[in-house]
Amino acid sequence: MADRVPQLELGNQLCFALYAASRAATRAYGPELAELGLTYPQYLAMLVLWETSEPLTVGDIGARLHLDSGTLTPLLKRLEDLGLATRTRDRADERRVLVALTEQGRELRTRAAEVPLRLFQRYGIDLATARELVRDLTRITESLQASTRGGAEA
Amino acid sequence: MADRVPQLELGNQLCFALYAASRAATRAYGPELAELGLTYPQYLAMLVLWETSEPLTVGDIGARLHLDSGTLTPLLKRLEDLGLATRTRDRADERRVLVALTEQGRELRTRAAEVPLRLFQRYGIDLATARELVRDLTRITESLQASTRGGAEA
DNA sequence: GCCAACCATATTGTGCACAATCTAATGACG
DNA sequence: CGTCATTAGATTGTGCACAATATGGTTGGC
Repeated sequence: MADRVPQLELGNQLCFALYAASRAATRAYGPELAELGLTYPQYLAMLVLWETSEPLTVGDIGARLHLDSGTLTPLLKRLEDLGLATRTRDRADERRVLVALTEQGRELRTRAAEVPLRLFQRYGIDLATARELVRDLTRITESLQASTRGGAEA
Repeated sequence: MADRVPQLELGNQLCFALYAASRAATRAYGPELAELGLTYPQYLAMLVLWETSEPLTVGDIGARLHLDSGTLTPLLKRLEDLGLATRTRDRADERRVLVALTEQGRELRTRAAEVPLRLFQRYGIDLATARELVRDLTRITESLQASTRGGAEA
């Protein structure tokens, strides 16, 4: 009964390879980040904030991480509860919410700086391959986004 | 204030490239799969079932997708509600639940067979690159899993 | 000045992921 | 035959993702 349909086999699917690798990476980060009191998506938001240490709007962070307000609003509230960030309405444009690091949030960067290196060693690949992968994956992400936004014109 | 810490920059992080690409792929599959009445993880479970069209235990499917019962139990119940699969206790070992395709579930494979090809065109990469990526990503997944299971021996 | 688009964020609801815990069944062993 | 560690799933609780919608703020056209 198992007539083979090669393009449907799990092992051939790029989407599954991406899905499995992404989840494996998130899981691998888990315990490291738990020591900092962060989840993986929270860590990503902190990465964005650490890059400028200037206040950013929810939209700025979302654009960088490809996440919408439905995901970010509760996540950022948790960062606020943790004392790592503040959320304040922009007085100049009351539609916006400005997210800024607290002193505690800034200080966490020192401890976080060690995490990526420890994780890199677990990937089991060399630096050149990693760089190449980042390049290819970024291209795929952009290509998929362009074709998804573009819609399904016949 | 933004002293650069290169290993913390989003654009350098393989984990983020994976995370963003995986989500972009899932989003790109979304509308295609919605026409079949499936979500992306449900589609993955169907892929596993289509490969053998023999009854599989929840554990079998979980091993293949790297998912645990906490994720699969409700997902498989939804497939059952959709009339695509059945869930029955194994009479030989009452701890197990056997998941089998219904006739409707088997039939869905024909329509699903067209989806991966349409998606591949959106990745914007050639077949050789895709194969190489699948190989590298699978290796990373295995390496991360081995080092995660292995635990944190100093 | 008013209002109709538009914009940024928040809210709601569904469906994953995954850790932790629970329940029930199995099978090894005394 | 009992008991007890092991195993397979289910359940519970937290935290994403994301679609759809709601809310409030801004702005350009008139």
